[in-house]
Amino acid sequence: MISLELLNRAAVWAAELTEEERERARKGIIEKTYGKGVYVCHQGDRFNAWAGVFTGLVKVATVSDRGKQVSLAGFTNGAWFGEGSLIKGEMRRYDIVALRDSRLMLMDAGTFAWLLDNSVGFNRYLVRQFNERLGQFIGQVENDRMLDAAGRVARTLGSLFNPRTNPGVGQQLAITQEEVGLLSGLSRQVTNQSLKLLEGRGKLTVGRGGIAIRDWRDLMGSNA
DNA sequence: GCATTAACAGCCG
DNA sequence: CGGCTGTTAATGC
Repeated sequence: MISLELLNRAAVWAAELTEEERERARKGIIEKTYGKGVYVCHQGDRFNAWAGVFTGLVKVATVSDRGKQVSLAGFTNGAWFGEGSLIKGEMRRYDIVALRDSRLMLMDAGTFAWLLDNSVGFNRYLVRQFNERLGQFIGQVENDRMLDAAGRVARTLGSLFNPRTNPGVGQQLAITQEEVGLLSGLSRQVTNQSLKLLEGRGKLTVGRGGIAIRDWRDLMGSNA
């Protein structure tokens, strides 16, 4: 169980719930800290929780058939994820790894199901979330087929800095260039070159172990 | 051409 | 020292 104050800070959707629903939600959530590099859950686990990032950065990843690391998505401050497996009652299809020290909120499956059945506000939030994700998914396909390396890196960062899916993200994020590469589907070297290029265009600033952006929409290209 | 892997030196905490 | 970064060389589609 977490405090009402923490719930309000960690979950934008809390504001859309009734007082009773909020109370129910906070009782069904625990806070857990994960160190850098620690697995939150492994592929094939029955991880019975809906998760929110309070602070930190986690990625959804898997290993290709030839043993290569592939990162699929990153989540940072304010992002809630994992409803897919929860709704379908499936085992986790991917690994979830903390890329740096992260404080997560874990809502148990029973509470999630209750909110889904009883809270209009909660459902509104989920629909918006699905809609946003679908847009990003379609953008990813375009990403793979049409964009050059710098475009892909820009898109990847645009998604990471998207305040609609990561409401607590700021203008700066602690992430290594190697991880940006893994998320972009590019090697570290090309990622480095692309970041320099984007920096030259004034779209972002690269620092050691972190990247600062000016406007996430600017990174997403035409359809944000 | 453009991206990948390998390798290495420099830098910073 | 160990992890991250910036660069270059060799190789591949």
